[in-house]
Amino acid sequence: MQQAVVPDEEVSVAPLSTARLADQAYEQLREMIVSGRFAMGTRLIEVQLAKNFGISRAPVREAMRRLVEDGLVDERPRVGYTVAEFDAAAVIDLYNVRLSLEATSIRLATRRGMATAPLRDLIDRMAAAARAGEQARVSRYELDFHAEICRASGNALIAHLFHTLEGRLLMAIALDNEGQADLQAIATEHTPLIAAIESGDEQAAAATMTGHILSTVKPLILRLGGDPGQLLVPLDHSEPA
Amino acid sequence: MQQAVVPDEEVSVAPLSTARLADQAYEQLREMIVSGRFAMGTRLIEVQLAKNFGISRAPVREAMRRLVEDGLVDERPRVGYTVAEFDAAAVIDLYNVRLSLEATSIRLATRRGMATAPLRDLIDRMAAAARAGEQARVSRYELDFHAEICRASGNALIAHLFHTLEGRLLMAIALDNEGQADLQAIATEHTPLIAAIESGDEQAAAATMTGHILSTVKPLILRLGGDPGQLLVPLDHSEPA
DNA sequence: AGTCTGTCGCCTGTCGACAGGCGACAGACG
DNA sequence: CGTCTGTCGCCTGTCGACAGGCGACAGACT
Repeated sequence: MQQAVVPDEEVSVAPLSTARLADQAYEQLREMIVSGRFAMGTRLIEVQLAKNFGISRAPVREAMRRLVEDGLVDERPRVGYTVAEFDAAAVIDLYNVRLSLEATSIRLATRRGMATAPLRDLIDRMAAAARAGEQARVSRYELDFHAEICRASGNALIAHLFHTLEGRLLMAIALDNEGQADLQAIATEHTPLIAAIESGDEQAAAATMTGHILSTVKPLILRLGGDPGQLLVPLDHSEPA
Repeated sequence: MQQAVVPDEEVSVAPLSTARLADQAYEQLREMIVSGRFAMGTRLIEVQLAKNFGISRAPVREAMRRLVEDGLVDERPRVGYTVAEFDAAAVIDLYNVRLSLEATSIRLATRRGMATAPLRDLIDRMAAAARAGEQARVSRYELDFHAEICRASGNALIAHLFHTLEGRLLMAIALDNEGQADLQAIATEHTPLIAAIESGDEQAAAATMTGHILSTVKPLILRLGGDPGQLLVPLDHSEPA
């Protein structure tokens, strides 16, 4: 017979899934879309999805609303929903926003002297996933890395917006899935960011960040037939050392 | 008897309101919130709102979802919705995001050589509204001015994000409603932006924009008891000429 | 053959009703 | 008197059903 432990002190308990059907539907649909299980342009029909999930249309509808907001689903009123299309131009738009947001994000985090231990931990996980060849896990940890900096910036709005962009970022990365296999490099490329944050030099940290982002997205845009010259570098560091 | 005109060529017809109840509820609630008709922290109860609007809960619910996304309403799952709280810290967060997004926005618009005629028109409207002392209209045209630049940037994501931020911006401005009455100045302050765009110098345009935004928000933050030193200036132009 | 028009079916938009969780209040106990 | 516990009411989360708009197809007309 197992003995229940009843501590006197408060104990932080896992959030134990909100269990809202709408949340679950959102998570699952999001996963299906960014993993490429639904081809771009595929029609998403509320009734079908509801039947597949074994739930009613209401929570599905709410999930769709959020996916539209995330840019993963296109909506035509009175007509229906389709999986969003994604091309080189969209990637450029996305990364121009990302460049400017993350430059600000790391500047704030650096200014506040954020703790870098969680970042080191994420790099370790990235490296481990890379050794295992699990690209999806590498991508997720990489986004977690950047999200952690956003959180540490102390700017809740930036953190929220980055979360909103994560879906689009995953789709952009997925566009490239048969592309590069240099997973190891991804992990190592994040180390300079930690050093930059610890240096306390905001401008340098921002330059490191923009250089890092540019180096990962330029090849992608080239492979998609886009023009990397349309990428905008915040700050005056057009070419990071 | 009026004769119907049936042109051979395609004619762009006004979108004639989508007439979705959810859209109307969203617009009305948004207006009520940003105009300060609901005090911050006020509970918003779906059933009551639905009854007041004379509609069912479904469209109200969808409107609430969007307001939450816009940051105008806070949600606590299984508990309810409240009108979002807004303080100096929130304004600083908001404007740090705005500074970085709009710097990028005007750089892109300048690079593409956007037409400035619509901007001049909006300045005229601003001035007219200012003469009439209608602060709300001034604010709206001002946001339209910036939104127009976002659209002209050619980056659909920036335009979308700016639209998302507009509600928060209106709330921030509303915080200050008993404050400054220098409405005329608002209109004239926008003229240098047009010149900067026409100059074709991206960096200069961005610097003008950040300077413009800073000059409007710094007094507001001071009045709210915040520290303007927490504002981040993109690019290296800490102090615009 | 091409174009216009009328019809049909599918899917969204909306509705009212039920179930369940959370907070508030009141009562019991130390 | 303070704290804990049980109860109650309100509001959200979810459900199934109906109405109406939009697109696709087929037929008629030029």
